[in-house]
Amino acid sequence: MNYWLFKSEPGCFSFDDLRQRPGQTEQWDGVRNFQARNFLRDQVQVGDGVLFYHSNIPDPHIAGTAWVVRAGYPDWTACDPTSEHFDPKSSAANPIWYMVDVRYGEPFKRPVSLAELKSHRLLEGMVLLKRSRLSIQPVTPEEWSIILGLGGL
DNA sequence: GCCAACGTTGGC
DNA sequence: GCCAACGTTGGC
Repeated sequence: MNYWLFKSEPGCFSFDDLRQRPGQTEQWDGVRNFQARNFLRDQVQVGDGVLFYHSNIPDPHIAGTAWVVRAGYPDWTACDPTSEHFDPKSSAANPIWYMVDVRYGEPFKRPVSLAELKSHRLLEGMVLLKRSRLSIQPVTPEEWSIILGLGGL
C-alpha cells in the first residue's frame, strides 16, 4: 500500500465536488505529464491513499483524503476530440496517457496549508516542496500520518 | 498579473 | 543529442 498526493485546481475539480459523491467512483483523468503518467500507469494501486491538494489558489492546501479504487488504465479523454485534454498523438491501440479511479475518503477537520507543510521540520523532504509542479507525487507513510494528524484525523 | 521553475518541442 | 525557444504550472 502506497500513499500519494494528487493536485487539482478547485475551480476545475474540488474536494467538495468529490464529497458530493461519497462511495462513488471518480475518474482522475487529464494528467498530461510523463512523470505523473508513469506513476499512474505503473505504481498507483487499488487501496492506496490519496491526499487531495488544492493548487493555484490564494491559500493552497490539502483538503482531505481519497482512496484509489482502480489502478492505471488508458485515459480515454485523450482520444476524444471534443475533450480539452485531447491528444492527437494518443490512440486506443497505443494509449499515451493513463488515469486511475478514486473514491471520497475523509475531509480534514482543518485544511493543511502549504505554509504549514513548509514550516514542519519533518516534512521538509516532501516532493511537493521540491518538485512543486508534479501533479501526481508519492508521499511516505511518515508524511501521510503526520499530515493526517495536522488535519485533525 | 507577475515571474520562476521546469517540461516540451524542434532545428541543427 | 544539444540547446534555445516556447508553453505551462502554480505560488505569491
